[in-house]
Amino acid sequence: MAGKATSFDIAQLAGVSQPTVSRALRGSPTVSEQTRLRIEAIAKQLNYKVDKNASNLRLQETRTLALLFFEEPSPDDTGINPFFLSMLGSLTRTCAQRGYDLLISFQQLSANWHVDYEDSRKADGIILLGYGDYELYRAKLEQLVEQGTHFVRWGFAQEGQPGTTIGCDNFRGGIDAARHLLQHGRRHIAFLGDASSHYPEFQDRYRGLCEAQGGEGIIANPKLQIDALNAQEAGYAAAMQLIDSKETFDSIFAASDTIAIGAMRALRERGFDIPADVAIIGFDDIPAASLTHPPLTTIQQDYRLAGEILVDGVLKQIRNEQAPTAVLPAKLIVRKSCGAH
Amino acid sequence: MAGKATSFDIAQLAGVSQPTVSRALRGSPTVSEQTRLRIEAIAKQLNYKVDKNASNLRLQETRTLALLFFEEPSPDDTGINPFFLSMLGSLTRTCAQRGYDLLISFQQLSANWHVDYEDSRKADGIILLGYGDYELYRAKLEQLVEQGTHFVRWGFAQEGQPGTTIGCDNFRGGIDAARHLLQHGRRHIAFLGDASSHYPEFQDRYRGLCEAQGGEGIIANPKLQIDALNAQEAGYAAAMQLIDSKETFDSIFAASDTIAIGAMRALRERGFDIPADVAIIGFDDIPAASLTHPPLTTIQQDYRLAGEILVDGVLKQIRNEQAPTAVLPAKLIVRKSCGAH
DNA sequence: CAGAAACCCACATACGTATTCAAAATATGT
DNA sequence: ACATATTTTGAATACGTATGTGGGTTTCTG
Repeated sequence: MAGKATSFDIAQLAGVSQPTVSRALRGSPTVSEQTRLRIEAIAKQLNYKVDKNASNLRLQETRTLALLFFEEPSPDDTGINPFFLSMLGSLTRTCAQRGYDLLISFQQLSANWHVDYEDSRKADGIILLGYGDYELYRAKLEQLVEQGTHFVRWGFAQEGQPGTTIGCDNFRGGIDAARHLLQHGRRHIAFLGDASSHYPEFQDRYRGLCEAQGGEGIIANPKLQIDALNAQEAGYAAAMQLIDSKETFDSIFAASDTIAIGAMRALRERGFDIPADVAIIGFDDIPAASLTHPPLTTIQQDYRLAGEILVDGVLKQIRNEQAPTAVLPAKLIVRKSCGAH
Repeated sequence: MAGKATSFDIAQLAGVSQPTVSRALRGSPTVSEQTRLRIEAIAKQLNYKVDKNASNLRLQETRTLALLFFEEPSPDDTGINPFFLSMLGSLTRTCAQRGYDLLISFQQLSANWHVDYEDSRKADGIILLGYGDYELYRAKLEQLVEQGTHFVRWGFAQEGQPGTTIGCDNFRGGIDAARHLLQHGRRHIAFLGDASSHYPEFQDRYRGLCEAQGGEGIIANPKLQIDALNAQEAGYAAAMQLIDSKETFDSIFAASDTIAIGAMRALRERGFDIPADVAIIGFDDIPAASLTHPPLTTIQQDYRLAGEILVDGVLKQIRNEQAPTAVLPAKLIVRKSCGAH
């Protein structure tokens, strides 16, 4: 037999018509038990697999989700945020459980991905992952909504946003992080991370910090907030800038673990003891957080749950159900970088 | 207009036939400049995208590669080997550069993935990634070859294997690791990692160790080889077993960084100083290796190059070219866990 | 100005599957 | 035995694209 077997080949061997083969293999009750078994046997013997392209074309669905992954600054693969990699694992598994394939694609936020995947029928829905300038994002999200694309975004969640967004409670997480530092006697908390509205996640974490400080009657010193994108190098540079500023600080709240790890390196180089001189807390709980010296206290995002909710959210949209924007809890993970125990 | 635009819709608006639209958009020279521009304008305006399913069906190709990812023991996502995650980044990018999509799927080695992806025409070729019992593997690889499936495997590379395999030079890497330890005066080198033929990568690394020791007239003590799968917990347990065995050892060659990290934890708990009491070297150079305390000296596998070669290997097969089995160099990365400097 | 060449384009068709509709085969009831 | 209900199958068709083939028009050449 030349090439792969088709349903026609099976039909011929079974002495039935092609439609009967199709029906038999999809388990239609209108085909008799006897012929179904015969057809199944032949299909198995020929190693027959339904041609997904033909099937998708006919059914007008792909049973595939597309994962679009954004990275803002560095186009090299060293910089993939470990938290997103963890999420990727969860997404993949959830998709598999739900019987969907996952198409993965790295994108520049600036590219015109927003018209690509579902329109070209490569996928039934889209999951968007990645930090990035929200202003750049917003217009494209609106276009997606307008086009009726099924999509769910991970990130900053807020009422009135276009589409469905799943995010963690960054504000609450910020409060918890700050309280932990405050409880250990720190009063001069620096924040490393962009606090502009372009990075709403980081901004919310910072707002949580300010809120918690306010509860203790502390007014946040704006000079202790230093912009940093989500990368070790940025954390290192920001910490250096902080040290050189000569402002008084006894602790650091890093907007992400990656930033925290870079900052720890800077602190160590400048001879600060962690946590005696400077306590530090991160955000995300990436796998590496438990390996730093000292192990990094941080705020954990539940990537496992997040992955499930994201996938199920898109699937709901595909079934034309509502998929509400949701906020997941964040959880303090106490290790040793803040002087606990 | 109901639903997505098709080439017929464009044809009607442009006052031409559907085939002309198809040809125009594919840049066929048989369609006049003038009409091509007209068609392109309309297509853009309607946000038209070629339906991939229909296109694939017609062309009998998908321009998609499938990445099958195996994990042997733990079916939870905490255990994804960071090295493979790095590789994933490289694979994704290379695919994108080559104009291919990447379908990703986690599999159990035992499942019957070997008849699924290309047969169902979800992908033009397959990349296999993951450690695992090679014996389980082999039969399925042979079946893939027999079916004429286009695939490339990452792992243990050796002549006479079914299909194309890309791997790093584990033997050479093992020698380099051992020499580094020997050069720093270590004479009792323990090896943590399964050295059975079921895990040929680890076995080769162990063989390299023995070879290097032989060059110095040292006969390897088999009691210093302790089985460990590729996980932190396994590394921890193996190191504990080593310590409790009361055998003399002054250094550890861990078959992977993950194992090394687990072993370092065990050593620290039992009060060993690294590297003064015990030097330790890993394998892979995962991102976390530079974060351990002390930073882990290790053997680097070039995941970036590996990803490119894997993708290009499959693409060659798809074009019916030879894709030779290849061995990539491994590189010693000196940090501080062996007492260098 | 006739004939040839060059250029555009439309018609028909194939890719492999899934479903609608109608027909054939079988079973059921009187 | 005949009509009717029921089960099982086949013929026709659509999904949207890409391409081989041939027809019509224009331009060029002698």
